[in-house]
Amino acid sequence: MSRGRTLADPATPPRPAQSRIIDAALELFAEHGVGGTSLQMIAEEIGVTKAAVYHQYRTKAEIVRAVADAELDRLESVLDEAEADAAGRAGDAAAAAVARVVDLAVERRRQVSTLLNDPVIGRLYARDARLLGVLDRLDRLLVGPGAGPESKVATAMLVAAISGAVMHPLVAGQDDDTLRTYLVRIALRFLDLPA
Amino acid sequence: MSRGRTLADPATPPRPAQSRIIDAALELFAEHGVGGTSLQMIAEEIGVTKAAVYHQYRTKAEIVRAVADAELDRLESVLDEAEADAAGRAGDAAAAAVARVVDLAVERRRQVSTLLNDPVIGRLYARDARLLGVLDRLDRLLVGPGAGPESKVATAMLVAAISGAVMHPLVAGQDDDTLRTYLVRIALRFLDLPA
DNA sequence: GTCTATAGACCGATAGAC
DNA sequence: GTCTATCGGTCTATAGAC
Repeated sequence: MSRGRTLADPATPPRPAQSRIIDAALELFAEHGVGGTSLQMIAEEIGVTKAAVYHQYRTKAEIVRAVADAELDRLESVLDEAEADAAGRAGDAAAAAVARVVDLAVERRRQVSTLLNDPVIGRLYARDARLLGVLDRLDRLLVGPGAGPESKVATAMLVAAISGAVMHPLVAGQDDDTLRTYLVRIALRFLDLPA
Repeated sequence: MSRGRTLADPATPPRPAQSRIIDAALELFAEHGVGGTSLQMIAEEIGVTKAAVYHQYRTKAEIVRAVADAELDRLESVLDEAEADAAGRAGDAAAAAVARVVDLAVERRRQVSTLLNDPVIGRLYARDARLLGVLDRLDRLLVGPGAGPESKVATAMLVAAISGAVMHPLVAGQDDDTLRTYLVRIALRFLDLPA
């Protein structure tokens, strides 16, 4: 068995090129929108040429997919953590989920909201099974076994409220800690949970 | 005094060309984002050539400004109406404002949310005095004299929730009346007001 | 106020050398 | 995996006729 650089080697990430591309793309999508971001801009951001980017992704649409999928991965990880947090204590699952989702949104203020509301990505994911599955899972975490069609709308609104508020001009001046505290408190009140 | 077509003649609007441009642009911005919308698309939407559009607005940036300003006009009018509605009865101002803002958002589902969250427009208006003034006014209408940093976060969440929900796939199937009713109920819960 | 025509830059995407 | 070079097409914006 060879000892050199392999796919499983943790010291050297398997695909630095691809993750550098999606990191740069995410930043630029958030700044200029998907439609306003060119492959040229992405390539320049990471210091290579367009052709090098095309070596990793065959089309711009594939890059958009990869960026959005990576963000979905983050949301799924956060839900995993929330479930682990509240393992066994059913009542705490909702509070843990709220705290984790708020953390994620505040930590990534600049990227999250624009990405979530971009019309290109919106159309791409409106009927995406994985996104709908993650939202369902969040819905069950928040309202427990009583989840139904109405609570799904409320969950969608809460997600929109949190992700939209972190970039809103009204809260532009707030530091992260203060914003986190307010968001969690208001979200819990919205869900009729004890603060 | 001549009796023909004048600027004040209500039968023939003074500048149909400009309003047709911003109407078309608003629709296309909402569908493809600002960066994904070209002057060619706007011109085709209203059945003229690019040059005709450039005769009205010298740059694309001017069109973006005009579209966003027109939307701000709408929000200001709605706040005017809400204040008139609740004149003298201080407690009703918030409920009137919620109802009016929800009406505006539902009536213009397709346009409002994307426009509000577009990164290009966001950066253009993040520090715009008029926008911040309108949002502060909304904040005071909603929470009265107790407005502070936390209520601003709540107001931001409410605006984001309403504008995000009206375009959300989970809500896309709802008819306008049902959506209005549900949004008002949820909004009042956000604000801790009696339904 | 609308048109045709065009300039010059940039777009997404590909070919082929190293 | 990165490069140079290039394709055909679209972009913003302008010039000038009607």
